[in-house]
Amino acid sequence: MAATARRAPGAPTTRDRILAAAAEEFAARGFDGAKVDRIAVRARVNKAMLYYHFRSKTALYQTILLDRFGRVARAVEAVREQGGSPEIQLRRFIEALAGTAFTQPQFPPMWLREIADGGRHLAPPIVSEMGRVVGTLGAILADGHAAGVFRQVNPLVTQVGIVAPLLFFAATGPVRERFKQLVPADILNAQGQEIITHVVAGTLAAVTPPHARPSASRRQQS
Amino acid sequence: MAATARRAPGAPTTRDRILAAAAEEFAARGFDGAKVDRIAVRARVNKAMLYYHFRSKTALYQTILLDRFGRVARAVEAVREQGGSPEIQLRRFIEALAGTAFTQPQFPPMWLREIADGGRHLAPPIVSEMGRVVGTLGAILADGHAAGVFRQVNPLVTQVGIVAPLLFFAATGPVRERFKQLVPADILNAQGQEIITHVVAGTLAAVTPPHARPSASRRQQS
DNA sequence: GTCTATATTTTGATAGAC
DNA sequence: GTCTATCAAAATATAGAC
Repeated sequence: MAATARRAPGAPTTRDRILAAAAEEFAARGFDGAKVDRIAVRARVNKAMLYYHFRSKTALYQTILLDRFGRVARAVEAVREQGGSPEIQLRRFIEALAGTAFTQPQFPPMWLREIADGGRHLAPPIVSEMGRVVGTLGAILADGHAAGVFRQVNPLVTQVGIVAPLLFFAATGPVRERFKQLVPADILNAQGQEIITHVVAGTLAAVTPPHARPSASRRQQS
Repeated sequence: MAATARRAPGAPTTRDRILAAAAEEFAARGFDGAKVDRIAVRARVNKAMLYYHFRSKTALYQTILLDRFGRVARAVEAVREQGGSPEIQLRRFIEALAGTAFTQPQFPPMWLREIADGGRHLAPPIVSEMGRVVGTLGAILADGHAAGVFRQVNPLVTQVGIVAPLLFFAATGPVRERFKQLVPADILNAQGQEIITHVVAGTLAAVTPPHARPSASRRQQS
């Protein structure tokens, strides 16, 4: 044991500090823009320590990606296990995705970058986690179609219609902050809830078959 | 004159070749991932030539960004000049954006990356071009609201709901191609038209006030 | 306008002591 | 597990001839 500084109980381990610092750096700068030196400084360790815990910059990056996509996958699968009508599940699916996007700020930019990169860093286990997300939505849509409440839609198109606005909105937080003086404040102050409402409304409208559109009982005029 | 190779009439200039090569490299790898050497090779010039035409890697990147955002801005402003009802203009706005995204494949990944980067490379003139896009949509929405056919919506939220899915879908082309063996072919074969239809339907539903929802004349049952 | 050769800095990664 | 010192490759940029 000797003179080694002992970690306080409950305090994050060195490995955890590295992971946290790396997530911020990768999210803010992307894989190529992220610098190992900066990650080490942020984590208050030296580079050698970082390479003791992770084989390479790539391995570190993929560890984080896998963790984050795993969380999303678990979040949406929990929605399905919770049951309920297809409409309810679809709504909760969107909310779960939004929840992840807003509570884990590093995730949206990372996802956007991976898309732009053509999946260059997406190792098979990570792709598998993404598949669980799309698969969950596909199952909800299939249920709805079988029950006659959804028309037959392409799950990929629906998925994009849901995920893209949420990621985009969450990721543009910093940009909106940066250019706030150029745009009327009330417009910029759009809250997360507004985009969720928008996506829910848009998605439901796109998957609802014509014969199930809003009924006359809700209409006010001819 | 001497022994200098003369450019064939109509053939792209050296500068143009550099710009084209750089656009591909930046789109595929991002600013930090893009390498000046690779751009030079792709453009069939040497590095010194590249630095003769452009002050720096950053200057080259921003030249391309400004050009691309300028094209989008002109495309959507043309929609507005064309006139028509707010609904028509909104639809054409979406189609114009989609057209740009699909015909200029480098643009969607570049836009996604800039979002993820928090606008680190967005010089004021580029921001100004983006403003023209949002401004155009804002005007269409305001017209519609004044005419009573749209409810009052946050233009930024609507903008995100339109732009994000289109960019995302266009940018995921390569990823979908890459993992085509993991997903049923018919799902992957979603065409651009499907996402446009989805976005149009979703957006119109989100901006349409309750009293103007699909009328009973279109409904088939109680 | 174009090329070769090179300067300079940054960066991912490691050796080896403690 | 942790640190100092350092290597080797890569990458941006430029000098200077033609």
